[in-house]
Amino acid sequence: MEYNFREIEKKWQQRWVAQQTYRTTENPERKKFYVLNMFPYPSGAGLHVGHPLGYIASDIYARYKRLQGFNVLNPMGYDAYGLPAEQYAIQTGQHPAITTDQNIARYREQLDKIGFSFDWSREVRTCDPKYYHWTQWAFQQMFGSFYCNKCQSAQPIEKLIEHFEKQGTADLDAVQNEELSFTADEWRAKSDNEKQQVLMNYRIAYLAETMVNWCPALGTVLANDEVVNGVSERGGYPVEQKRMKQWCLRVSAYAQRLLDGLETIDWTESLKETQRNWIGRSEGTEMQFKVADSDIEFTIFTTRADTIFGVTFMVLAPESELVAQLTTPEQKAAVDEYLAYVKKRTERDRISDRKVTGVFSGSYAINPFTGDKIPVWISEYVLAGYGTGAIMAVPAHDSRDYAFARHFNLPIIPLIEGADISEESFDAKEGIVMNSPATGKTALDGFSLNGLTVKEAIAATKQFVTEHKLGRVKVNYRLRDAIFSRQRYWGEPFPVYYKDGMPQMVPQECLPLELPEVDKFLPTETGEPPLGNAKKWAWDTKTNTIVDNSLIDNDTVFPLELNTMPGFAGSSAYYLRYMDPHNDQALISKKADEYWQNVDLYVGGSEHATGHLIYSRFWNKFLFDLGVSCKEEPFQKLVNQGMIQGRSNFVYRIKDTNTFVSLGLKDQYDVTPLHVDVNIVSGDVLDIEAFKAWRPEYATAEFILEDGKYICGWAVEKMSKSMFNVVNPDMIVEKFGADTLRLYEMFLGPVEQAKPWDTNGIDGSHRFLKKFWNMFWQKDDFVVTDDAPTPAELKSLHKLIKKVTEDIEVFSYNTSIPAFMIATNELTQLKCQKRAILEPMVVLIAPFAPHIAEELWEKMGHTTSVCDAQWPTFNEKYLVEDTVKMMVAFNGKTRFSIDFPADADNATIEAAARGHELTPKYVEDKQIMKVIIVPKRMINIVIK
RNA sequence: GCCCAGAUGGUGGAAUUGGUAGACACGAGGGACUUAAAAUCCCUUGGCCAGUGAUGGCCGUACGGGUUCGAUUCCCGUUCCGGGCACCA
Repeated sequence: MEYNFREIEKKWQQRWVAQQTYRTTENPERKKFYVLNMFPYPSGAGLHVGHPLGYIASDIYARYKRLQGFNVLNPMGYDAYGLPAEQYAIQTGQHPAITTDQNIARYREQLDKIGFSFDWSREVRTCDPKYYHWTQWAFQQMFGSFYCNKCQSAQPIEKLIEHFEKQGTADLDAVQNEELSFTADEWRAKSDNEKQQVLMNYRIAYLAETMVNWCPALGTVLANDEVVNGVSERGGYPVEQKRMKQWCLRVSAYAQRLLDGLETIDWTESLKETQRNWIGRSEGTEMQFKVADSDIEFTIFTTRADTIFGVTFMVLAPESELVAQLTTPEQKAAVDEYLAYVKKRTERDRISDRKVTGVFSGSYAINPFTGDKIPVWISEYVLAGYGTGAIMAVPAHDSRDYAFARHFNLPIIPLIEGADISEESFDAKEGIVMNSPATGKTALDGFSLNGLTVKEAIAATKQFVTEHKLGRVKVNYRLRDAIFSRQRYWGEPFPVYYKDGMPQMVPQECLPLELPEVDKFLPTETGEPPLGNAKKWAWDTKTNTIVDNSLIDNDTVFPLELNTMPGFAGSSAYYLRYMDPHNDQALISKKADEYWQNVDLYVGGSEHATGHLIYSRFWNKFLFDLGVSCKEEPFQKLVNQGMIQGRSNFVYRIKDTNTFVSLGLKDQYDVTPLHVDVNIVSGDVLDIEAFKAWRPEYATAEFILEDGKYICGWAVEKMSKSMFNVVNPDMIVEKFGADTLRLYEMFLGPVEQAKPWDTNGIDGSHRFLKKFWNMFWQKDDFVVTDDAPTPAELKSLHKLIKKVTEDIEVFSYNTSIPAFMIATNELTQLKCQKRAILEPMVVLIAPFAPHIAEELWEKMGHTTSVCDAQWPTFNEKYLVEDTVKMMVAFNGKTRFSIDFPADADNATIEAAARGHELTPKYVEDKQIMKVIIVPKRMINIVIK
């Protein structure tokens, strides 16, 4: 009987929908398992074969867990806000919602063909008001919270107000933008507006004037993870630094918890490392330096407090407020000129061209340990955003300071015994300290580091600094607060209106605040974000409704926020929403949260390491502090599926002709390689007729063939339209079936590894499924008998159960598929058509190839879905061998093998070896030194 | 520059974590069936050498060392490819 995959797959896909096979409900009786894929952005190009890789891998796991008796949640949805739909809208005027809906419909159609076990009743879309209701809600909660360092959690802002009313800022340990100091009386004396401004300094979602990454080409600001090498991640446009008032999220408050949490989750080491780098914890010392002949004092941050005796100059970041204070009248002209130069330089200039630049401020600082006067310089190599924006320069032991000192001829004092600093600085934190202080000099309180190791010196200095109140020990993080405003249309609107210039929250019960209609998706003529084009975008505080802008009176009707939220807003808590997607009273009910807890297995690309995966961990920790999420980490285990690259094909055109030469002969001509659509190439052989039809300019093409064929060249490249190497899963499904596609994608290699797609190999997977199908048939009759299985058959089956079970647990599907092939071949040869063997086989293959499994399961007389079957367990007793093949090696050199009874003990085997029973010709007169027996594997006889 | 991961046939990749390297699949070559094609099935397929032959020998997991009876696997050094961070003091 022919394996008619088209009919089978269609039938079961329809039946799964009709019978709601994959609908999941909370069931306290059963253990839960939550499998999640990073939801896709539905782009206009549709899915290519690379996209489903992770979905297939997680689907196999989800189905496997279900067969093991778990109540599995395996949802899917769409990250529907995004730039492409908005840019398409700008070009065509078509509303992004329409484009997005169309793209989603197309995605859904493609996904449905692959046979996933998604519970579509839980689908979410980030652009759906019912969904972004809770994105807006979370934002308001962040606005209404501050971060308490003492209790290490977010707390309601009301607690902070209470604290201010009782004791002002005294005894306050909260994360803040700048350190404020006032008494309770002073607080009470403040106006409402002033109080609001003070609170803004502490809120977790706060409005602040900060340096932002401004991308003029995109007309919006970008978060740090959206800027790569000084250009925008999307589009590669230049990015400049600009001071703007923006909403920010106080992610940095969670830096330590984000770091600590990594220890509790099961992610790859490299991904954790990436996040550690991004968080960038560094432990050091903040020290105060006085400015000579002035009352001014400033603070620097250093991880090398031990090098204090080697400081020969100080450096300020050009953007630092100290620059204005410390510049002397004589130096003002030079400094202004330098600042103008720095301002001209974009982020990209700084990265590509690292020349040494700087200017002397005219002021001197006093080394607190020695009283020495040290010149204060200004240079762009010091960053305003990190530490305090000011450093102490130790040219002998920091390569940047070294370059600077050499360039401007500043002194260099070596501090490590024996370190050669004639060519470069000695940056390593090792060696014995000297010159601290230098001979003949004395330091404050006779402090000396001479003779200590660097580690000891760092500790000693920290202690001294703390005791003498010269500064304090400080931990710095590279992780910055996230800029949360975007000057775009297609994003979540902020539920915020402005009264007297201060932001006010739209009442919680009025959420969601729906995105308004606009006639143009571009920024306004006055440079306001696209929402500035909306005519009805004002908040009436009397009626609590959105009203026409013309009614704004700044008394009861106020303008609404014009920015929208960034892409990561909607994707930061979607995994929680899947647990309870239709709840309109809360983001998630307590009951659903407590049942589903967090994601057990999360599958997605590693490109989100410093974006989504940081933000959603932060977001979840915040919700954890609020008591909304019961788990501090959202994703317990994370698997990064590798990208599937394209395999491009090339044809070689002889220069200035329309003649194409085959790969093997191309070196004889002067040729230009051109990409050719991989869909008209099969096994690297070009379909010449299809090629002529492909492009009008090729209609008259001529060919120089080898062996009557045109052979194309190939290369592995990113899968993209412009390389003509996109392979569409629909085409594969049409030609081979979804089960073949699923099997082949897994067979291609380890899920985590990047690998090129090569359609050529797919025949093997398809052939296997045919063989599997044929095991159940004799001609046109379906034959499954109730005969008792033989030991050989049982062995084949149990070997397979063992292998597949172990493989799935560790995501090693690529090695399970050969096991299926081997077992199928063995059983076909044994002509086994016994239910006791074939039934478990069908269950085993169900996660991989669900359609064929369902069909066979039904044919075997079952009335329920194979999804509700039970995963077979293997029995070791069928795997035990009667005899064990032992390899015999002499001095490690393998010679032959001998069968021993399986229960032979090592003493018996060794006796056989020593008794020269193992072919004496290799031993003869030589003496046996040692016999090493590797259990059930090898006898190594060491001879003289 | 720093950190992380990796390198195995013509190709994708296996190898029970120290025990017969190259499973399985693709591709290639040969054969069977067929008027023919498709489909299906069988054999060969890391390199070199010897033999009519079954077969036997040597080399071989990027390169050079080391530990071990035995190394793709562990250690040290080198080269190359990929990823992350990058004037972060």
